[in-house]
Amino acid sequence: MTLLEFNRRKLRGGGNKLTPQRIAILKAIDGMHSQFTPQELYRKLSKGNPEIGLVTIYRTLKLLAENGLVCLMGYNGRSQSYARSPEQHHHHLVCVGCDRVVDISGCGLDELEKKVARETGFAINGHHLEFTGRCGDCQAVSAGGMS
Amino acid sequence: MTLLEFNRRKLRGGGNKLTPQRIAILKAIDGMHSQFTPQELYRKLSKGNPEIGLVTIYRTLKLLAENGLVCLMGYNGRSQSYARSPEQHHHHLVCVGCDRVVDISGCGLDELEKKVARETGFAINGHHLEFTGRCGDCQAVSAGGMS
DNA sequence: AATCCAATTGAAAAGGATTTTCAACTACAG
DNA sequence: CTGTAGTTGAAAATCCTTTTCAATTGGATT
Repeated sequence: MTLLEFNRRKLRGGGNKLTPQRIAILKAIDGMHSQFTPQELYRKLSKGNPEIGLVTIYRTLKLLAENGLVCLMGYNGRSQSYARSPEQHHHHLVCVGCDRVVDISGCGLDELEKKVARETGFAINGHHLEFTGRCGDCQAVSAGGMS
Repeated sequence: MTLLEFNRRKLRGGGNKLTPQRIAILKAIDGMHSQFTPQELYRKLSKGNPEIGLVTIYRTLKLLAENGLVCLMGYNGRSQSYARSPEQHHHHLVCVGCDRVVDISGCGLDELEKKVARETGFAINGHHLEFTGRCGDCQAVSAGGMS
């Protein structure tokens, strides 16, 4: 899916090429279920694919983010962190135990947004919402005691 | 207010000292109405107070953030940005025109939070919400044409 | 299939931000 | 007033990220 999606966008937009490095990166991201930093992705990719430079990871993530294929989530300690992203407006639910990221669609923020606009005089054009908590698995681990 | 607040916390918690540098930083932050980076604060402080090192700014902001006196807002381009923070749970409304930060109290997110918890099985323990838009002043400027 | 050009790549260097180190200094409790 | 733990600032050390640049390559065009 992701590969196809990329292809489609590539054809539409600028003349981006589908290189082996980019394919490897896209595949790796497809297998990600939590947020990740460029460095983490690099480590993961270096195992099976010694021919990808860290610079390329940075560049590709930037490109993918510009095309909406990944989300720049913010900063994880010192470095940027990204997550896969669906096509539409959505929010994130991040597990503090395992860093897993779950997408939440359909946000009920319209009313709140209107209220805030009315009270502050702002012309609101966007919002960012993120929930944090422990996912089912991590709750189970906590409950069951230590390993 | 802020100074007293700091004093109070200092007495409570760890043995933090109230140095001239910290007082100057607290005063400067009190005068801030938008978010700021450590570097910006440094520049501002360097004018009247040549005796404050950038390192101290970093250290103090970190300390203040740990004590809830400022909020680490995220990253502004390449660097951390902070904002003053009130005592209670709140959210931010950031103006994309002038970077002004307005606090929003009373968030109506409880219901949404419950719904998300129900649907995902997460034990939600927090959230972060931020609106962006143009404040009244910036709307006026845009509407009135260029200067 | 051969050619060509713009996009891409990776290594090294550059650029920044932030933190650490460490000796000198100082707030403040006793 | 004194002692001490906390603080400071300069420089060095770390990291993360971007830029530079020559070499390579995808893929559109012959």
